[in-house]
Amino acid sequence: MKVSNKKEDFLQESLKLIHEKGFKATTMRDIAERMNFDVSNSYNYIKSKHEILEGFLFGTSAEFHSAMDNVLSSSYSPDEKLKQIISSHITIASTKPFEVALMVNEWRNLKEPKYTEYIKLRDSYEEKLGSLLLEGIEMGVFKAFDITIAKSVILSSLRWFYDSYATNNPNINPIELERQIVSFLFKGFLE
Amino acid sequence: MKVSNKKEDFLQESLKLIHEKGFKATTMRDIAERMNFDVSNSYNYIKSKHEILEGFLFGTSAEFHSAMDNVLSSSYSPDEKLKQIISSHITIASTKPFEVALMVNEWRNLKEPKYTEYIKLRDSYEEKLGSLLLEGIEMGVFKAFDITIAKSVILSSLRWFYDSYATNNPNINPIELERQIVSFLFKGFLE
DNA sequence: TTTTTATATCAACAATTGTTTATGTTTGAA
DNA sequence: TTCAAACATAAACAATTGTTGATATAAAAA
Repeated sequence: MKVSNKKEDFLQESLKLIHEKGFKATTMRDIAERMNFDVSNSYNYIKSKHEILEGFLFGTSAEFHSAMDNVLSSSYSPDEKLKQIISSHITIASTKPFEVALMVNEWRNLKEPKYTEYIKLRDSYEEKLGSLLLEGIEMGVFKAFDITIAKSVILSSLRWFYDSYATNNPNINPIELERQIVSFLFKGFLE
Repeated sequence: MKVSNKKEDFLQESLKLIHEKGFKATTMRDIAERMNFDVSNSYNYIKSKHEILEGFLFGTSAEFHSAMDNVLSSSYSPDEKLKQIISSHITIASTKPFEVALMVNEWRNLKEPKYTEYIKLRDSYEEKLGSLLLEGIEMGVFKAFDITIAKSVILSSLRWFYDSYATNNPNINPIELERQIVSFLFKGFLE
């Protein structure tokens, strides 16, 4: 069993650099410099620059989908399911903040056909959440809000805290974060 | 009084192109092609490519600050002030969706010292909101939540709907949008 | 030992980029 | 009519980019 893998090192360093400077602004020479070898050597580990981005985006997307699917196929009630989804968002963002940062900021840099493929995954994820909200509304657990607006509000409420884990700031306690966000979304902040 | 201004046309076309392709992916030749003139002619209207981005970002930022300052210095109660802030976000996003899109997606492309300057404006805006939340909590109008988390949840809840106005989609009715978002944030969506 | 496999460098490529310089034309005001 | 401002092009620049090919060495497997 390997203790360290040079390709994995290369990808992790790429990930951090792309997070710091953005995908377009990060050059292959930048990455190679951090790895202390020549640019050309990078191509012993990857086929192209875009392959790096695609790997992370589709990999992390699959994690989100997997978590969502597990929750939806459980026997929890809609509000409990929503709690679970919030929880899995926080778990993924706190353990893989750089990967999530790429999902939030760099997906526009995908090239066709990967771009369209990725959009479809995103839409599919949103639809899954939409179906849960609809179910909750029909069961009288959630208020009868516009599904599209509700979906967007919930997802954007979950799209910011990766940053706290990507920086060296004093991290937000994930447990407390979950408690507060659930409370916010469920009951609002009016006293 | 001028009916049409060529520089303004140039900037608007730049704005749309940057929104479509991203700042880095948009070349000066792309913009010139849309204007049906040569690249070099662009430099009769602007000093540099970055000047375009800076103009829109700082201009729209000033609008947000202005709206925020007017609200804060009014005699409304904290919850009414928050409603006003939400309202002004929707107004700006629905009338200037491309400018807001640039604020959301392209601020990372600013160069120093504009970059740091912009971050300061952003932080200052967040602090203004934070002070309002604190005031509301102390007055017992808002629940005693973590200010940092509350700030982030509120602002990210307001950071998605520009997209509906930037595309040709059937637009979301701004009045109804405001009603739903206020209801969400104030009372949550648990029945 | 022999032979892959992993790791590395050097040199060069074709294309693209933002920007400048020099120069020309059109237009509207004086 | 004169003249300056606005509007336009052609040509070139220096730098940067992702990627390839040829080649070399070190490590691991056979």
